Amino acid sequence: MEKQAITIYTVASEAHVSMATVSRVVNGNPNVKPDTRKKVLEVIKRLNYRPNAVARGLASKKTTTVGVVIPDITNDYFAELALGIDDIATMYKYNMILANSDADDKNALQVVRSMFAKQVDGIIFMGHDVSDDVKAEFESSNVPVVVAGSVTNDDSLPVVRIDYQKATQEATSKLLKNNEKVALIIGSKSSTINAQQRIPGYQKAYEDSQRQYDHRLIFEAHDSYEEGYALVDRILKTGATAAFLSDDSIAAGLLNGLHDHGVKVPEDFEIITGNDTKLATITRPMMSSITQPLYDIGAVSMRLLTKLMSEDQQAAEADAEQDGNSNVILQHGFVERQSTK
Amino acid sequence: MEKQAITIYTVASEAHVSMATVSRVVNGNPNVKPDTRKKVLEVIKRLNYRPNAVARGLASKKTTTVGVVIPDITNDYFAELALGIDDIATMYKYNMILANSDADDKNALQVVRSMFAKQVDGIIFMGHDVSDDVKAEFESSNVPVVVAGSVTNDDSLPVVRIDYQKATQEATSKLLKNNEKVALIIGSKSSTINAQQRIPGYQKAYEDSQRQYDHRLIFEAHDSYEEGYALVDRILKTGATAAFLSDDSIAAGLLNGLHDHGVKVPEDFEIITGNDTKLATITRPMMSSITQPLYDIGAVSMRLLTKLMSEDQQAAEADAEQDGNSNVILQHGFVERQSTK
DNA sequence: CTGAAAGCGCTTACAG
DNA sequence: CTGAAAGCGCTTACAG
Repeated sequence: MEKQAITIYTVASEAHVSMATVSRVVNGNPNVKPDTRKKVLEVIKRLNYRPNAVARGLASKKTTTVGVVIPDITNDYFAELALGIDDIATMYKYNMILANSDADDKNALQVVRSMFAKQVDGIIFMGHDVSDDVKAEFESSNVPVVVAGSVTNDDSLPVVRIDYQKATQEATSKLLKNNEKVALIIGSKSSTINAQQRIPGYQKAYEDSQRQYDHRLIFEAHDSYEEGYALVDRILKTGATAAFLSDDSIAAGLLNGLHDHGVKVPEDFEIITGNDTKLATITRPMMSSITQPLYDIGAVSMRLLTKLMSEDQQAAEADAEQDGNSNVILQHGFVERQSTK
Repeated sequence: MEKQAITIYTVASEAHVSMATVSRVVNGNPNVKPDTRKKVLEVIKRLNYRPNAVARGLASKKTTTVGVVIPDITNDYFAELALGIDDIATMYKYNMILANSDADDKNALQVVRSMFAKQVDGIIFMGHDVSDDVKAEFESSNVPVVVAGSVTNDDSLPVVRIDYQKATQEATSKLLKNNEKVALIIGSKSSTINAQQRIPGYQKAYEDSQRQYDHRLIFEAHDSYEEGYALVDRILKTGATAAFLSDDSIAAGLLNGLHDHGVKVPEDFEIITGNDTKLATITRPMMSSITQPLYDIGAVSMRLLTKLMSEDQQAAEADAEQDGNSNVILQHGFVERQSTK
C-alpha cells in the first residue's frame, strides 16, 4: 500500500482553485482573497498537506538549506560555534547540512562539492585556510560563504571572529610578567591564523617587554588532549615556565601532563588557554583563559550569511558588491582562574 | 552576469547524445557503449558539469540525505555518535541534515517535520523518548528511522545501543562492595531508558548484594557540569559515599564539587561514570567508567539505516517487515581509573 | 545500446 | 485576486 503522496495538485482540485493559488497561500502571498485563503487552508489541514521542499527548491532555486563545514564536531570549540549557527539557522527556517572535514583538504573539497551539488543557499566554513581547489569552488559559485571563528588565506571571504593577534599578545604579556620564557602552542605555524595573527601577537608581546622572542618556544600541535599531554617534555626542555595555548584540549593535556610530571601549576608553570570552552573549568586547576563569545561567533556568522543570501537574491547581478568589509570582529576578554599566579 | 548553469541538456547536445544517455553515464549505468561513455565523459569534464542533486531528488524520489536529530551537539556523548554517523554517511555518499532538538519535544517535532519536508531518505534519532506527535510523524511516513544511543518509548523503532541495564547493574555492584549507600544519578526517572533499564539495573545490584535499595538515593539531573556540581550537598546529605552517573558532564561536576567541598575521591567517595567520553580522562582524578563504543554506535546506526533505506526501496510494499529484531546491542565494558578504590 | 517523452511537485511570470 | 502554462533539471519506463 504505497501511501499516495498528497500534492499541491490534490489540494488545488479539492479546494476548487488553481495550483498557483494554493502556492500563494502556502507561501503567505497576500494577494489572495480571505475567503479563498480560508478554504484552501481548510483543505490543507484536512488533507494534512506538506509541501515538498525538494520540488520547491527546484522550481524556486532556493533550498533554504545551508552547508556547514566543521573540522571536528567533537571539538568543543567548533561544537559551540555550531550550536550558535544552528539556532539562528532554525530561527530563519534554514536547515543545515553539517559535514566534518577532519581538517583535511581532500575531505573539505568533497564536502563543499557535495554541498553545492545539493544547491545549498550558503555555506559557513569553519576551519583554518582553504585549499586552492576549495577556493576555486567558492569563486565559481554564486553562493555566499562566510568563515566562522578563524581567518583564512582567502581574504575575499567575509569572516566572523575575534582579534586573535591582540588576544595572543595580551595573554603572552600577562605571562611575560612572571616568566622569562613563555611558550606559544598553536596548530600549524604556516596557517594564516597563526602566521598572520598569533605569532605576530606573540612577538609583539615580547617586544613590548623589551625582550627578544625565541622561535624555538613556538610549538605546533594538533587539537587533541593527547598531543598536549605528550608535549610536556619538549616544552620543559626549553626552560619555558609558562605557555599560551590556542586550543583548550591541548591546554588540558599539557596541564595534566605537567601535573603527572610533578610540575605544579601555576607555581612552577603558568598556563593560559585560548577558547574558554567548558574544558577550562573542568580541569583542576581550572585554566585562566582568553574568553570568546563562542556561541555568538556562530550566531553572527549565520546572521551575516542570511543577509548575504538575501542580497544575493536582490542584488543578483548588481555585482557592485564592494564587499569591502563584511568582516566582523567580536570582543574577546580574559578570565583569571587557577592556572596563573 | 548570471552564470549560465550548465545542465544535463547542455552536455547531451554537446555530446550529440540524449539526456537519457548522459544520465546513464553519470549514474554508472553499464548499458552504455564504451565509446559513447568516453565521449560523454569528455564533455562533462570540459564543461565541468555538476549534476543538480535537487532535480535528481525530485525525479528519483531519493535525496541521498539523512536527517540526524541530536539533543545537544555540545555534549561529547552525542558529538561522538554524530562523528560515527557522519563518517559512515559520507562513505555511503549521504549528506546529513543535523538539527539540535535541545531535548525538547516541541523542537524535535519541528525538526522532524522539516526533515520530512526536505524528503530525507532516513532519520537517525538521538534522544530519550519521543513525543506522541513525533511518533505519529514517524509512523505516517515511509522513511526508516533508527534510534542511536538510547532506548525510547517507541519500541517499533530499531535501535543501536548498549545494555544499559546490565551496565548500570555492574557499576552499582562494583560500588556496593565498599559502600553501603550508592547513589544513582540519571536524567528523568520516567524516561524509558531510566525507568526500564538503569533503575532496574540499579535495583538488581542491590538485590544481588542482599540489600534493600533506597529510592531517595536516585537523583535526577540534566546533562550539565553545573547540575552535577550543584548536586553535592543533596547527595552528601543522604549519607551516600559513592555514585554511578549516567552522564560524564554531570559526573565531572560532581567530582569537582566534591573536591571543592573537601571530600576526597576516591577515599571518601567513589564515582563511576557512564559514557567514557574524553571528559573521563581529563578530570583529576580521572574517572572510572563504563566504556561504550561511542563512535561505533553512531557508525552502526548509520549502517543499519542504509540497509533499511535500500530495503525500503526494494521491499516497498512488501510490508512483511517482520521488523522483529533490527535492534543491535553493542558490547560495553568497564575501565578502572582513579575515582574508585 | 540509445532516444523520445512523460513526469517528479513545485514556482513564476504573464494575462486577465 | 486568480488561473493556464511553461519551466526548474533530472530519472524512468517504454520502444526500438
